[in-house]
Amino acid sequence: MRTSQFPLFTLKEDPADAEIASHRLMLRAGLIRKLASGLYTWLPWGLRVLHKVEAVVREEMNRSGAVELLMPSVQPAELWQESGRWEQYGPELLRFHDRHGRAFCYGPTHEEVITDLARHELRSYKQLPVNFYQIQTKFRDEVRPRFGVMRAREFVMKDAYSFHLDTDSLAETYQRMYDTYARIFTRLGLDFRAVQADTGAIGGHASHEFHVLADSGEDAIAFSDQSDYAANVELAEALPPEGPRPAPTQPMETVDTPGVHTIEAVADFLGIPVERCLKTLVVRGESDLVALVLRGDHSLNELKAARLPGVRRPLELAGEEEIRQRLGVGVGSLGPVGLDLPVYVDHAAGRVADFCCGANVDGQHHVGVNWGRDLPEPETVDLRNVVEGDPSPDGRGRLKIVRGIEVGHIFQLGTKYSEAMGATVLDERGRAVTLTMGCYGIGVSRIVGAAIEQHHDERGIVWPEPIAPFQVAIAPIQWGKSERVRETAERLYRELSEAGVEVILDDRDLRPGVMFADLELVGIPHRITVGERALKRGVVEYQGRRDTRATEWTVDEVLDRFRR
RNA sequence: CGGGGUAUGGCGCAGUCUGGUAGCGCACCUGCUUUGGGAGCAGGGAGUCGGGGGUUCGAAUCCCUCUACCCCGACCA
Repeated sequence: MRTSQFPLFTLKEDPADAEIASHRLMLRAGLIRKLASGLYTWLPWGLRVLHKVEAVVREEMNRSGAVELLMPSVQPAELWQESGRWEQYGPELLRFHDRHGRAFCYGPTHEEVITDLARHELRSYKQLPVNFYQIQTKFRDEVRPRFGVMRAREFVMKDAYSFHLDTDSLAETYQRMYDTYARIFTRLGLDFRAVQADTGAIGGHASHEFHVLADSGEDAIAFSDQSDYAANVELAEALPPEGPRPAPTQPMETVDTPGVHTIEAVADFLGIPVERCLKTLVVRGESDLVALVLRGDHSLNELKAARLPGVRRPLELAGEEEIRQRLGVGVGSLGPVGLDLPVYVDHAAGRVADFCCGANVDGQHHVGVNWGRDLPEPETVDLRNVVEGDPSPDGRGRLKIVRGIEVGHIFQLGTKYSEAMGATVLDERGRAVTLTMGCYGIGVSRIVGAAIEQHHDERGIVWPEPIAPFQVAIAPIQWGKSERVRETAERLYRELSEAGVEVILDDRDLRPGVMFADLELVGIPHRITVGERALKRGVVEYQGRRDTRATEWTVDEVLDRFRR
């Protein structure tokens, strides 16, 4: 390709509304353009990258034995009503009607459609196991699309669905998908980690997420420094602290804390460390409100809280008004002492002695409070998010916490959809058996953003070679003036192209600085500069994207090097 | 959905408080000169100030209203 024919839409200045590196660079390098919130056009250079990611995914899926098909993105409401998700899914599901008034949705995922296919086409255990996949556009009406292609409303996903006679067969395919995903992300040149995950709205049993490690990631993942334990923080268990609780040393007293509400403010005001202040959160329960008590420096894990008996799912924090009406006190002065609500106490909070907490009277706190003396000994539960340094739940090592971008997620679904939709096959004895399912997703378009998050510098993108839009850029200097430059550049272009190298020739006749800046911004891994200065000595210059200076090679050396 | 913010040539912004009929940088077009790290000079095109309503002799500027977008929190590939 030539830049004159395959135009580069680069931007000299940063777009105002792009916050993170990948979003900024994708706009500046001319990979994408925004059409509306969460909707992006893939420009030619961006599409090349997207296609490369797809190609790797497709190759590895095929290698794993999965079979590609393509389902419609528009789906009839009936299927979703059958699975029960028409009601469950919420406003993220984009719903609409056709001209006949029939209800449809734009597919955010395809369990219903594939299960419908399976119940029609799969008749016998002899057809199992089978794993169908597609690479296709999804739409999820995200509350808050952001970070460009990382959380777009319309995005490209690879989704796969496997069907089995039993859970052993599912476990086998699940493991194969796990290994396949690891191969895919390795081949894409990404630093990633597989972690145990929550099954969320999709439902099912075992589940792993694959995260590309990046500080800008929206997820926190916890892993042990001494074992292979790794889990999404929302799932990681916080073990009860070791050792007994210290003995009380202070009497309980009540102090005035006028206008002091937040835990930090209370700790600061009373001169007590945050870890010795307990905070009381109030959530909605099935009948009454429910109180959750945590150490001041810990944060509530909403998934864990929502699993507690009597707590409403999904978790909803009670409103300020609601609390005042029920308890006669504002949220800033709540505490477990004499609290007239069901109370759950976090393990760590149950091990604090001489603590401070709200007095359930506006503007007052208790200090020197002790469990078992000033209030009943609590039965503690796991309520909080783990923090760095917590013991690993598998008992080996301590947890470290890093941020990740979720690019893949695999689930052992079980029979959630096949049962609701009546998808069965006959087994050896002619009995109808409900299909057991697995599903496996990869955020193909998100990978492009994630790769940039991990691979960029102050000059622009630094593509991992397997997904670079082009491998080699030829940068001729004085293209319009020097016949020798043109001839050499053309020869390199021709011979490299014939050798199957993806090469872009910059024939825009630009000043060198502009050309170099563009080629670095778009992140081409290898650049060959052709200029009179070097040609006089019979050489051209090679510079890798990460190199700080060029080395001189003859044209033949260049050709040898890239022809392999 | 709650909180905060923005909306002015293609992009990035100033002008808004203190109404007087729109400006800067980049990009773009033409010409000349230049050509190894985002060139210089000269000339030029392009906006009616997010939409609607109002106040006023006069509105980008004041008031009302709607919309879009961005950022921070709960969901997900």
